[in-house]
Order: sequence, then structure tokens, then C-alpha cells
Amino acid sequence: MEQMKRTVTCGQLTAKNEGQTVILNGWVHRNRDHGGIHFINLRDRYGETQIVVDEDAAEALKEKAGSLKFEYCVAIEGIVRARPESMINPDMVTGEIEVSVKNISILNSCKTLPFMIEDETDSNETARLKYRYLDLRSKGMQDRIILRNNVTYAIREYLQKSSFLEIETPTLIKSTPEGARDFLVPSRLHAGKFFALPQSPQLYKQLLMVSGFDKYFQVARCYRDEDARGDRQLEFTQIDMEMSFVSVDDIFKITEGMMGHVFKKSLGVDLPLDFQRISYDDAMNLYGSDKPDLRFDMAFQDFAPFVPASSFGVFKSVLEAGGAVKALVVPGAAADYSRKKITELEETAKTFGAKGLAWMKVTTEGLDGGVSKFYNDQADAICSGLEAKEGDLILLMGAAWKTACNSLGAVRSRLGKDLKLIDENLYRFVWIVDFPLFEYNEDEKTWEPAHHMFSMPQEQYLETFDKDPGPVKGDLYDLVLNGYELASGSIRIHDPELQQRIFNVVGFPKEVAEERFGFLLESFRYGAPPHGGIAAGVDRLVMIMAGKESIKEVIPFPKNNAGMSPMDDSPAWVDADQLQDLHLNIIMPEVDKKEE
RNA sequence: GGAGGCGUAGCGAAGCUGGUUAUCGCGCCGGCCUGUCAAGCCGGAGAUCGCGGGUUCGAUGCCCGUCGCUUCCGCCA
Repeated sequence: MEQMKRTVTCGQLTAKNEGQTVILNGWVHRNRDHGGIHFINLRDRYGETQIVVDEDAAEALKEKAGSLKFEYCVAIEGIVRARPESMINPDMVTGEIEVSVKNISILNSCKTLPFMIEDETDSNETARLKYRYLDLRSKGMQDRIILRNNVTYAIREYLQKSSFLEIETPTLIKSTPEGARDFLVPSRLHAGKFFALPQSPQLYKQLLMVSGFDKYFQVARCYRDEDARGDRQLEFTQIDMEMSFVSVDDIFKITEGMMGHVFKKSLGVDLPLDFQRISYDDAMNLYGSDKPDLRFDMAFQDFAPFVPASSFGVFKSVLEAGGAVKALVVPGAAADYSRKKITELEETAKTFGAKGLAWMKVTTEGLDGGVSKFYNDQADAICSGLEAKEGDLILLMGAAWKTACNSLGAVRSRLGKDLKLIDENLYRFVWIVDFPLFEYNEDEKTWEPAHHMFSMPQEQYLETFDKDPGPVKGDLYDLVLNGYELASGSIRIHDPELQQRIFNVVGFPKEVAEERFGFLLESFRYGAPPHGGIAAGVDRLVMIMAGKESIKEVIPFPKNNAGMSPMDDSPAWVDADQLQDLHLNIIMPEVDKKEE
């Protein structure tokens, strides 16, 4: 039989089409046989349409309809008819009509499914990944992949209109020493040499600035050989942008405008633009994170003023060692938080390196429970100082500054979820600015770049940063949305002398720098313009817009947590011939050797 | 590398302190059914309870080990 090509999709028929003869192509989503009358829901990416086989249909047709199982791919010819008034389904776009079938063609049958195709499956992730092509048929996944398309479309639309050029950069590049672990690609033509897959197009976009393409962007695939997380995969996609002759404010403005356009176009949401800015120090001190979720407040307070007058030795020694003691007042939580629940909060803190979590409750008499006996004589001062009221729970964290911030920050996040303080409909953007340029590595006793080596120190540190790297802030910024780092960028160094001074601070020998990215340094000597940029994670953005907590939900074919694909079983062994071509020998780790 | 959680039919789950013919829903197979839209009703098949060892008269359940998945820490400029 000649193929019955569709004349309409499964999502478009309404009462207006009554009487028309149509052909639909799609998948059998549901099949309800009532003995006499028979309903089939036919589905494609546009929607669902109800097909009816009536009592008086030909026997052969009825039999064929009865043989249709889940996910058979079929073509159906029939006549659009209005449903009887009482049979209209208001939950269906096509609920006003049904198609009375005249002809059914089975385009392909379908085995018994490993899991049902439902709006949101509850099947296990391994099965979903193994049969990803089936999982992607679900409405939830289709919606998210379509959302992802709409997001990248809106981004391109906005940036093109803003005079940006979309330019591709190589994915076979030179391995660079800093940052994450590189994926390496062996060279066949050059024995023993390797390409690396880019962790980002960083160096190339800077070179494009030197070339005069003053507004660049790319939807760039990036690769980092590190352990996965809910918001991290081996490969992921960035909107990578770079601009010449710009200040931080210019970059913020274009990014804010882009986000506004994306949310308006793909979700119909009007974002309040001109995002809030918080310094890194404030973000850490107040929320215990460089990516704070500001959909709820509950900021930390400094508890150090109350430490000296108390006999509680733990906090005293923390302060003497240069650490911090922070207080988190949880309004009205005293009654709900038993010792057991507080211990659970403490466990959360401990995973972030805290030794413990002190607490006390505010009562009519003063302070009660936990460490209150050490502080009751200061009860009034503490309560007024922290603005704590009767019924509040006060959590106290004393540790080295960063540990104190991070661990209490984790407690804050958990409380935000547990106490349902988070408005799920909110998109709360915040710029984190004034990041430190360098971090001290206690183990190596060296200074390291906090982000990367190409970021500009802020002007006030330009003279002195080599001598005293600790306090130096860079023109570095992150864009944070609902507690996720969404974008990160900086104003770059375009002066080779300045760049060399940075290398010196982080103990990067001149010869190594020349060897690794001499080409970039050399380009700076040919009239490189001042420039800066930002890169935004597409997967995370779409994930948040879709209300999900894993980027696997918005990536068509993701890897699992172990960095493998259950569908195609990659990574996989290769033939000895291939290895020989690439001049490679495999040396198995000891443990695996025994198993071989 | 480390910590927590999970592992019972194709899928999702139940199985309390050790003794069941291992339960339920979806799916699958067969039958009935004229208006459903997660259709309904009746019947049936389908499980070495992740794997190995131990304790016990007896283990899905307790203990040890191991594997897998998952979330997090480390890592991710």
C-alpha cells in the first residue's frame, strides 16, 4: 500500500475542521477497546488526537484497531467530527473533536515497552538512559527539549540583533595546564602527541578579540574530565561571549538583556532586570555560598562579639586561630527542631568540614538548650543584637572562615527546603562580584588563581598585587540563579607584561607559559584590545526554567553519574588496530589487571 | 578517594520486631464490555528477593563482604 502521508498533525484539529477528511501519522499512546466502540489516542510531538472506531465499522478495521499496541507507529485516515457535547474533553487541545477512522496502516509495530511512555516517567534512570529514544517520547522530555530549542533560539535572536557574530572555534586544541582535567585525543599523524577537547573556548575567543571581531558568541560544547553531579556532566553547553572595549557594566547589561529576552520569549516571564549585585565577601559572610539562593533571606550574623565574655572555649579558640563564629537565626523553629532534627542539620554541616553545630533556643526566660548555659548571662544582648525573638532557633557555627561559611551555608540551604521558605515560581538572579584573584593553597604553600589566570586585577591592586596577593580582587563575576552558578566571566588581561606578573605570582614559570600559550601572549603584542566576556551554562539555565534538579532532564543523550552511556555502552574498548594507528599502549590499573 | 540512600516480576512499590503459597498497582497474555480519554470487569503467565559468604531448625528480613545505581563531599580555573 502506498504510504499514507499525514495531512495534519496530532495537535491541531479543532471544531473548525469538522467534516474534513484527514490523515494522521503518529504513535499509539492509549488504546481503549469498549467491545463495540473503540478509542485510540494518537500522539506526535504536536499533541494527541482521539481516533474512534465505531460499532458499525467494517470487521477488518475493528480487528486491526484491536491489534494496535502501545507505541505502534501508524497512519490513520478518517473524518473529523465534533464530539457530542458531553464527551468534549476540556483537558485536550483537540478535545472538541475526534477522527472517525476509515483506514488504518501500521507503519511499524512495537515490542513490549521497558517502561510506559507517560508525561513524567517514574522509571529508574538507567532504564531511561538505556532506552533514551523512548524516554524522549514522553511529554515531559519533549517539552524540555523544545524549551531548550526555544532558549538557544532566543539567545541567538537577541545576540544577533545586538551585533554579535556567531563564530565557531576548534574542538581539537592544545591541552592547557590549568583548570579541570582535559579530555585528550591522540594524534595518528604525530606519534605521541595529543589534542585536548576544550574546557571552554577561552583562548580562542580572546584571539578573536585581537582579530577585531569585537562582539562574539558561540553555543559551545565544553568538555571537562571530572566527576559528574546533578548540575555537571562530562560534556555540556555554554553560551560563550566575548566583547572588546567594554567594562563590567557593559557585560552585565548585555547579559541581563539576554536573560530578559530568553525568559520572555520562552516562558512568557518578565524578569526584573538590573540584577542585584553582591560582593563575594558578602555572599560568603551572609549566605555561606558564592552561589547563594536568594529566594529566601535568612542571612548569617556575626556572633564573634558575644564570644569573649562567655566561658565557651570552643568558639574562643576558633577566634584566636583567626576563624569566624557565625549565627543563623531560624525564626519560629525552636518548637519544631528537636535535638534529633538539629543533629541532622549538624550532619549536613559536617559534610562540609564543620566539626559540629552549636544551638540554643529563645524562650520567655531567655536562652535554653544546647550551649545556652554559656550565654544566658548575655541573653538580652544576644537576642537584641541578632534580632532573635521568642520561639526562634539560633544555630552557631565556629570554624575557619571558609569552613564556617560553607557549612552553615549548607545548613541554610537545607532549612530553606525543609521549612519551605522557597518560592518555587521565583527566578532570583544575583551577580556575585569582586572575587578574589588568588587563593592560597595550604598544601602546596603557593598562590593559585581563584578562577583562571587571564582575569584582570582591579585597578587599585595593579601596583601591589605581586607583593600581597591575598586581598586582591579581580574584575571577575558570576551570575547566580536560584542557588546555581549560571554564568561566569571576567575582564581579561590584554597586556603581556601584566600577564607575566600574574604568572609570577602563581609560580608559573615563564618558559612553561610561553610553551603552553605563548601564542596568546604573542597576540597581545599586536595591538590587542581591552576585552572581557562571560559564559553561561545552557544546561543549567534550561534545567532551572524547566523546574528540574538535574541537567540530565534537559540533555537529550546524557551520560550517567559514572560518566557512561547505558545506551551505547560508551566509553568502550577499541580494536588493537586502532590503538596501533594511534601509537598507544594500554596500561591497566593494578586492580583491573586481576580481573582481566 | 570518602559519606549517605537504594537494589524484591518488564516498570513502580509493599513485605512491622526472622517462619507468608513472597503482596499490590501498571504493563504482558486470554476473555467480556457502545462513549472512553490513567476506561472498566473476569481470568492467567511472570521473581534464582543484586551477587557471595555467615548466624539460625529456618533469612527478602539480621551480620560481613562485594557489585551496580543514585545524591553529596573531594574534584570541577
